[in-house]
Order: sequence, then C-alpha cells, then structure tokens
Amino acid sequence: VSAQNPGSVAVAVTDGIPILELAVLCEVFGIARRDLADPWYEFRICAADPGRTQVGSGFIADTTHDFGDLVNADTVVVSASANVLDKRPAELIDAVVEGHRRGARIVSICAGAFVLAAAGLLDGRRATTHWMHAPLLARRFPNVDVDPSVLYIDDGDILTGAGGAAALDLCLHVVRRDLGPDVANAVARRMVTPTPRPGGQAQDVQPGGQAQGIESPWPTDGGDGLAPLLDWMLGHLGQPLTVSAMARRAHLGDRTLIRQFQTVTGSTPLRWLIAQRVRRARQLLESSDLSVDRIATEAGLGSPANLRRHFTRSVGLSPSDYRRIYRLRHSPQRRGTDLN
DNA sequence: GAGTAATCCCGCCATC
DNA sequence: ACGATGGCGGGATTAC
Repeated sequence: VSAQNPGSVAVAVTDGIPILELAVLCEVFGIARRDLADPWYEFRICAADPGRTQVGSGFIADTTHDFGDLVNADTVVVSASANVLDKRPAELIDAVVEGHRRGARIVSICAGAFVLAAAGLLDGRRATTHWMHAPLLARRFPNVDVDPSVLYIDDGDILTGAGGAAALDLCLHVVRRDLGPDVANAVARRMVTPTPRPGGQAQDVQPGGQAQGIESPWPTDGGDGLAPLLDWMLGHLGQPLTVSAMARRAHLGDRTLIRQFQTVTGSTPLRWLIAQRVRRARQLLESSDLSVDRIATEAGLGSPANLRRHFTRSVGLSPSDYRRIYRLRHSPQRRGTDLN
C-alpha cells in the first residue's frame, strides 16, 4: 500500500460534457481504493453553478462544488463540453488560469484542450486532443504544437489527452505518476481493462500493424522517418538490440535516435522495445504451448526471470498465471465464465 | 533480494 | 538567428 499523498482531483462539469470521459474520471479517481493506496485521491466534481447540470446522454450531474473548489485542487481536469469548439465558458477559462497560477496540475481530455489553449497554457507546448478536433485546434491556436498522433502527452504540469477510451490511459498514467506502476496496474486490473497503453501509442494505429483510419486527419506520408526502423525492430525482437545498433541502422546518432523516439512514439527506445517484447510474449503465451523459458528467448527478454519481471510489471500477472487464466477464459467448455 | 557491470537516456553544449 | 545534430557526463535503469 502506497503512502504517498496523491492530493485532490477536481473535474469541471459543463453542459453536455460527454459521460464516457466523466465516468472514467469518476472510476479512476473517485473510487477510494484505500487498499491500494492510502490516502487515495480526494475527488470532487465542480460546476460553475452548483446544483444540477445537464451533462451528456440525458444524464444530470448534481454537485455542491463550484469553481472555487476547482482552483484549489492539486489536479484540475477539463474535458469537452457541449460546444467547447466554438464558445468556451469564460469562468472556466479563468478558473483554469487561476488553478495553474496556484501550481495545480492541469489535465485536459478530448476537446478540453481548447479551454487550456484559450487560457494560453498550451502556448509553445506539445499538446494533443481528439484527432477529429486536432486540425481545428492547430488552426485556431497556432502557438500550440498539436500532435494528434498520440493518446496523451505528459508535459509535466500540463497533460493533454485524446478523447474516448484514451481518457482511461491518461488517467492511469496519472495514477502511475502519483502512486507508482503497481497501483496503476492494479486499478487497470480491477476495471478489467488491458494494460494501460503508453502515451506515445498512435490514436489510429495498432503497433506493428498498418494505419487503419482512412479518415485520419494527419498525413501518414510526412515526417515519420523512424517507421522503417520500428518495423524492423518488431521483426527482430528476438535478437539483442542496443540503442547504438538501432541508431546505426537508422543512420542517426544515438542522441538523435532517442530524441526521434521521444517525438514519434512518446517513449524511449528501450521502454518501447520492452513494451513490444512483453506484447510478443503475451501473444506467444496465448497462442502457443512454448515453455516460458522458450518464450523469454523468443521475445528477446533473455532469461525467464527477466521476462517475469517485465511481464508482471506491465500486465499485472505472472506469465504462467496469465496463460492459465487466458486458457480458462477461452476454453470452449467454460466460455463466458467470469473469473474475477 | 542484493550486488555487479552494462546500458540507457537526458541535460548541457559545441557544431553543422 | 534558428533548428537539428550528436558527443559527453553521469544519475537512473536494466541484466544477470
């Protein structure tokens, strides 16, 4: 049980705020999981006018907290609202500015980035939003370095996330930062979601696969000179790969490769590599009968002990447990059985 | 789980 | 002046 105090998280509710992102916030921060970390977050939902606020999908939020409680928080979260693209509540912008001035960490989800941008907090920074809104954000706020190709961006005191399910990845990232990976993974497991995805993962790309989104608003041709290297790495996970070897293959210096990795994947070479190796190991555990020992070699993790270390840290289960549970769940006789 | 050697990777900075 | 590059130092992380 972690003893670090994660402080308070305040969410601004506005007319028409989408309930998925709101629900994710409530689930991750609003449920006091004191068996995992004590104290847990102090969570509050804040409205410009306390009382009833019409949120999305016909639901109504009823809260006693106003924006005064918002600016006092350690972490301030802003999501989308009904017409945030066109008109953004001035009092919300003011509250965000004030919160940031007081040292709060500011988090935006989906079109909430428009509020942060309007508050001037994103000037000169890298930020992301839902890919559908990214071109508009970039056009309206030219000083913001909009990157629509990632799930979220952690810029220290300001974090921006894409919409939808990526909100979960962002929230779990925040938990990881505040309370450590073990707590974040435990929360993910309780929510029965797969391992949290790193922020650098593309909004419309499966690692190792092809881009699927034909509606993707950003050019797939431009810029990403690292793609061939990443593909090659995915094809050679089993062999030892050092940063220098990768850099040579990409005709770059070590330092430059690390920087490129940062901008393209949001991760670093080794972290990305380990994540892919664990992914590969998981596939092999699911689809083959290879021994754990063999899978460790095959996935490039070397020794079984090393596989276990990385696998447990990112998946939350040991490799053998993972295989056992996966098999139970997918065995024909027991289809549909719940194994929580 | 601790101890080690190796490697990573990020700030700093001269250079292109 | 400006942005990208990449060598260096060394605390952080990884491998065994």
